[in-house]
Amino acid sequence: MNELTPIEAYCAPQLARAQKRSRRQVAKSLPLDTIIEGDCIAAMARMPDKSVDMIFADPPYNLQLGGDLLRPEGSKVDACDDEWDRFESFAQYDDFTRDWLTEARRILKDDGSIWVIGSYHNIYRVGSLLQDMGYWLLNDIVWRKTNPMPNFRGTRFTNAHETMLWCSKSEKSKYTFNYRAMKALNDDLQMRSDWSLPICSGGERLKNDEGEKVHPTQKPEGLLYRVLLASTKPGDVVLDPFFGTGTTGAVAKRLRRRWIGIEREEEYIAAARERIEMTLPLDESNMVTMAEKRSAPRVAFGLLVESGLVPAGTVLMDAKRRWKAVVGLDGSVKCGEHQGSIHQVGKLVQGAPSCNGWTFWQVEEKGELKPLDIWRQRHLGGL
Amino acid sequence: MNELTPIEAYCAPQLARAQKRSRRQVAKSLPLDTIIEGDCIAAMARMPDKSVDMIFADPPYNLQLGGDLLRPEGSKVDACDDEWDRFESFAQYDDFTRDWLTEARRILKDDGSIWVIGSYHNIYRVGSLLQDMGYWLLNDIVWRKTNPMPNFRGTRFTNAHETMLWCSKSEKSKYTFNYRAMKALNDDLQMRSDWSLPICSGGERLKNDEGEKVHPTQKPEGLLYRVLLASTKPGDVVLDPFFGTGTTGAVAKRLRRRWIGIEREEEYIAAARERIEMTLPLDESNMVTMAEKRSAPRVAFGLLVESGLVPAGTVLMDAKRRWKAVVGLDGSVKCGEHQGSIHQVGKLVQGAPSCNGWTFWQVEEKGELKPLDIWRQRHLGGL
DNA sequence: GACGAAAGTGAATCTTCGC
DNA sequence: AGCGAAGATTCACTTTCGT
Repeated sequence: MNELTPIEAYCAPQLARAQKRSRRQVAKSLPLDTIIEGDCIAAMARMPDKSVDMIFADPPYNLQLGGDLLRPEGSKVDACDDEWDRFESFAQYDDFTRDWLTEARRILKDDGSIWVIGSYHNIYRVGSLLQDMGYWLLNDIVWRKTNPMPNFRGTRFTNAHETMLWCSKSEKSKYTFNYRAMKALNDDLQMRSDWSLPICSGGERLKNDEGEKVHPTQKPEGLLYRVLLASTKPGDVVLDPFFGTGTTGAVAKRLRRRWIGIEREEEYIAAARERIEMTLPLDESNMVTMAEKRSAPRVAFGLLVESGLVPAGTVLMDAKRRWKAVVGLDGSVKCGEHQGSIHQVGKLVQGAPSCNGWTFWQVEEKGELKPLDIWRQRHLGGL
Repeated sequence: MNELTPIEAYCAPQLARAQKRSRRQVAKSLPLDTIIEGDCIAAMARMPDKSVDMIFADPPYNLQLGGDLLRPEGSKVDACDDEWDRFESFAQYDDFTRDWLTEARRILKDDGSIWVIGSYHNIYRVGSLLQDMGYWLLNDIVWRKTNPMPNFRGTRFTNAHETMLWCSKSEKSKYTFNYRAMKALNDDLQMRSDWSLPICSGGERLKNDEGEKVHPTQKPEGLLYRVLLASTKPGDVVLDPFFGTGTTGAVAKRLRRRWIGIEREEEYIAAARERIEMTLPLDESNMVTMAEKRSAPRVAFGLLVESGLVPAGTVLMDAKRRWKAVVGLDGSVKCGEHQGSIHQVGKLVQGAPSCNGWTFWQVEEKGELKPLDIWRQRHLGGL
């Protein structure tokens, strides 16, 4: 039998209600881990408000370079070359974009986030509309292709990147960003806004029986791996309204996220189903990532004094032994005329705007100075 | 007698012809090689139709900054909070942008081109408006900063790039693109749409008598060097409507292009005048400052995990099988209570001052232990 | 003067919780 | 809602200072 902490006991009744409510609302209307066949605007319209944690969208890039521009209802726009018609095309692309982003916004949770990938043909339309609609741009991420197609005619720079826009639903959203995991993935340096990754080719690229590629713009799994690891938690619901051959679904399944795909083309759907069927989720024991310190429970310094881990009378010093402070019975510390919390006193003696007492103050152990934070870790480990 | 570099040799025949043509046509109406003091919209309004060959614009970014930002050690970030970067809304910023782009379009020659640089705060507004107005997007160029400011709070990806949009006046324009010069500049490989360059600092960064930077956002000359070399011919007229401290003018003079700058702030104008005065044209100038850093992105261990080459869950051992560690989703590894990068954990388990995880950790393959470095080599080979 | 340690800095939409 | 306190957080350079 499990012991409940006071906080857990307090929350338990609400938790049960919320889970039941959540299951009731969502289970019947959210088709988890499946592909919905049809137009994404219509399909999203059938989904409940604020029900998905993250959206990854790879919409048609559109426009003048031979790619078809499709109206929301699916008919094809005739390509025209004169200026008036070009304006018409942009306007129609904008309408289409506004429509699907509106549904996406409605079904996205308030603390959810959205990614949209595109090239220079469409990404400036998308970015501008995202901002107009109240989405809050967090980063624009450059996917730097290590092996792009050259510009055969030598008329421009080799178009060697695509752009992803990452937005929270609003400025105040508490979006998910797994900072430590991203830092770990990049050899202990902050992950930057430019990512170098090869395009999808070789064994990863889906081919049909004739050896032709099934989808013209299949994205590499490495890209989605990073996107999902950065901005979702295990179990989160990820929606891809332009599912194609299901890269988002395959990586989501591998990383134990839930996924929903929407796709119109039967051929893509069939390929995606087979692909995801064959994908295995990672073993739960291998789902380890660097934990965010922010989500660890707070520990009051007084608790360590109370438990005897850092007894009253212990002498604290900063790393350079410029200041010494003594721990009081109540977890306050005293340094000369300053008295207060470890943070307060650290701040005052330095004359700094703020101070994290856990890392500022050190205790001598076997002749070595070690930050107080070590004792906090021991305390957390002992719980 | 001077030896000509390949780039100079390429440009030489055009030089004489272009300079002669340029002097004849333009000299009487355009204030060449000077700075116009005042608002750029009003100043452009006084210039004749179709009179400049290229426009480089570094408009306000509309950063929308909040309060102060402190570094971890407590010092304050010197933010770009100048009055000229404050706009009330996206709509107001769009109006401003549309207004200056309209004048720019009028005075640009039909076969001319325009560059606009920005960050995610403004570039999607600018790109969308450029397209709406009939400009034809040729490339979006990513300036990948080799030494960006970190994200001090760990809240997002490090914002490590800015974007330049390069447009011709219309789809049918015969714009200038010096393909071979760009290829020569890039070790005989096609120049890509992503450029790695350091930010402007050191001796190149203009300081006032108090040692403060004169302009908050001075661009590196290396950036303008590429822009001008790619899209103008010697003798061409280059306009910079947001001249600042005159990087465009300095590089234009060095590359023997004609230039016009428009700037409102007297302090910037004075600094720009002095700077350009001191700049020498091509032959005599010291080309060393143009050296570009072509820092090849290092291989992070996380990349091997992401790509599936060393999947999460893989067991690592040291050569004598004293320690075992397991690879996590984010490329962190875990060995007992230690978790972190391959280097960190290798260091901790040995109690050593440092450790090269690539050679310390081994993976068993066909009964044999092989150092991780082998997988790094395989990855590099596969790129 | 040479060398190493320490301080300074760059277009930045940069926290969260409880009262 | 606004406030105060707790607590989390940096990379690649250049310049300055001390020995």
